Amino acid sequence: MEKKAYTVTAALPYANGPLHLGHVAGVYLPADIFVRFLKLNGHDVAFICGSDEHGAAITLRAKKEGIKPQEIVDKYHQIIKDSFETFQISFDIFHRTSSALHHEVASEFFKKLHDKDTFKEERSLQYYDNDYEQFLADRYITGTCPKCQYENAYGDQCEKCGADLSPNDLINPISTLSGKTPQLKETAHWYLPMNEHEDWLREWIQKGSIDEEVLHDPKTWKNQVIGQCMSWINGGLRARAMTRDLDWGIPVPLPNAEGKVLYVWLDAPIGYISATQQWALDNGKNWKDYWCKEEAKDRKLVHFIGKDNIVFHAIIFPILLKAHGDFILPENVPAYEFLNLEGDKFSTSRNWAVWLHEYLENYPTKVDELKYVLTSIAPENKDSEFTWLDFQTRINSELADIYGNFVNRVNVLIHKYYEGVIPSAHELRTYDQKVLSEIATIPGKISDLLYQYKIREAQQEMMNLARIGNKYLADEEPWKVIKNDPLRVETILNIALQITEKLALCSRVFLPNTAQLLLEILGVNSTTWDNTTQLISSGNTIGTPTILFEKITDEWVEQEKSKLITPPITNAKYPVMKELISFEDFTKMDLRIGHVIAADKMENADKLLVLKVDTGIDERTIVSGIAKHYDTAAILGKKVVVLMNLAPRKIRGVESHGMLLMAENSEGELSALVSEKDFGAGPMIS
RNA sequence: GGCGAGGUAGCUCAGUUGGUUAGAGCGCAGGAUUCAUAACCCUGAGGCCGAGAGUUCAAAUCUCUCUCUCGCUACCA
Repeated sequence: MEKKAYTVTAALPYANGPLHLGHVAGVYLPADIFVRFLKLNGHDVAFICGSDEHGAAITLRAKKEGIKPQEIVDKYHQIIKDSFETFQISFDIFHRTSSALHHEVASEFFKKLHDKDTFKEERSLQYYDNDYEQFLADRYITGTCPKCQYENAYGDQCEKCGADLSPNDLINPISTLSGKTPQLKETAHWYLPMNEHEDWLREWIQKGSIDEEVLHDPKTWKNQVIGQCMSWINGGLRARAMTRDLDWGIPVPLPNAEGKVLYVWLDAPIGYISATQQWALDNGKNWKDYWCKEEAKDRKLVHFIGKDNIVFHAIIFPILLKAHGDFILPENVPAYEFLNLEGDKFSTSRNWAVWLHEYLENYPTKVDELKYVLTSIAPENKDSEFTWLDFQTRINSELADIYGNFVNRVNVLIHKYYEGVIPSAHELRTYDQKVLSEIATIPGKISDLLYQYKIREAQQEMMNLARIGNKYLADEEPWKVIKNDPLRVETILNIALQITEKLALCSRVFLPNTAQLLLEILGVNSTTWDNTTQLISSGNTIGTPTILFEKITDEWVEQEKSKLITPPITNAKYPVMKELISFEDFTKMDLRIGHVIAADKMENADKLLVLKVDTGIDERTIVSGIAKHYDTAAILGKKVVVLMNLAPRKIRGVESHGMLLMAENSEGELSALVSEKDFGAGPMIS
């Protein structure tokens, strides 16, 4: 029986920070379990991953820390790679997008698409930094957010109000390179006209076919994935720029494209392909067997991802693959939801996280324990939550009490009665046969579930083996029977060992270390998933009993929780001081006390208030992005600090003349600056 | 603001095409037991299935409105 071959990818982690448990639970662990299972079950699988090392966020960070992007990327690539290895995620290769091979592959890919007229070149005006002689990527421009007046909004997004911006929206744009005002200059970029692909995408997403050729069953895709894709398609796809002005990344392989690189979202998924090529080179394989239509016709391509990059894997990358022409399309894109931590979102910037590499450093022997917990709470259909208390409970009262304890009691009994020699089974009773046939169905159940990406339930089935075992012992009571029917006890314990054996075999997917240890104790070896015959043989001696899982103490839980409650003090709480300015610069600002005499909510806006302010010299309208923090009643009547001579700006159709000054804490809360003494409206501030 | 996905026992989650008293694990209470990591086994209590309205003989399941959470996105379905 020929089994389908698979190419499985896991989302490339971005190399500007270490991995936390959210990443692991929502992508890498499910993918690893799936792949371990496929390999045991006789499928030919390539499991591909690597670090994503380009993009503006890395260059910005490098600049901030005064080092080269390559240094950042090298550092985190190593940390991530090491923690995957220690955590035993079984990638066939963990590659990187800054490698020479990837540059070559991605350039070729882009060139081929360009030759096939997949892209449209468009000219537009973009900000250019004269001092540094380069066009500025969105994130290299800061300025005042037109929506909330936040002064350090980036060209692509305001981090305070969350608004997505384009650089031309910013008031008073500043280049982060030179600190000067950039100039608009004409430039060219290559766009992917996604709208031209709507028809086949619609059929492909909804029916799983292209030109009526069936490629996959859409029923096996998650609601969230299909829903979001259809939302995009029905909304009308727009052209998206596939190139960026940046000096870090893969240079656009065309003439007259100096200073331009491939958009990181074009570059990264090609990383799956280049990584496969590297792996093929290292292992004497032909990479085309894993990706190309001709050679990999019946192979299934599966992308494990988090829900935040559904559209890239289910729309944009498939468009690129199809446009290129040589490649197969994904058979499924299992997207996982997010894991929360102790009631809050994981956050790298707030350091609200459990870092994988730190966990592994502190508890190097507790790999399977963490895998068990994360699998139990894998965010398959909705966001789920990790707490240390839950971690403790799951390990203590499930892994240790049910699984570990069962294995231990069987071992102890066999050593006690037979000095570790496996006894033979004699006459089987109905109950024995019932138990044996029940455990025989479990590998099949697990495999059905795993093919549907239901890893939580699959792991539950593994645990059921231990439950069946515990119940079997309780029902048969060998410690009583031994007194008057020793022969019967041999049968009972033989069957108990068969249950243990099944448990060990099924554990290979979820708890690889434990499984290996257990199989060694049993003296059993198997390279296939489902064994119809038993592997233990009577007469052999099993290893000495060991405690498989120690209990997690309350102190552990307290210690880990306290690490979260008092995050390490970093100076990253507030941004570093801005560049020095002269006194003349300061005096350019016209600041006065204004009296808020009217306040209304802006319609169709979450964050905007339309204020009427008496400034002593006039009454003016100011649109202020403070509605999240001040309702109209709270701001009305306040004497506030007003920046008077800010260039007027239309915000949602209302012209705003100036802005209110606000203090903002690290949580993003706003507090209006008010005059301590009531001088009325109008006093100048200096 | 728009779109998508969620809101089910104290906790973490299942609930197939609408159909008998809504499920599991953990936690909790009571009982039984001692081979075992105070473990295991049995029994039980606990849910107006986010709120409201509608369709239907029948709705956690379909429709509408509202609300909260997460994600995507932004003068736009």
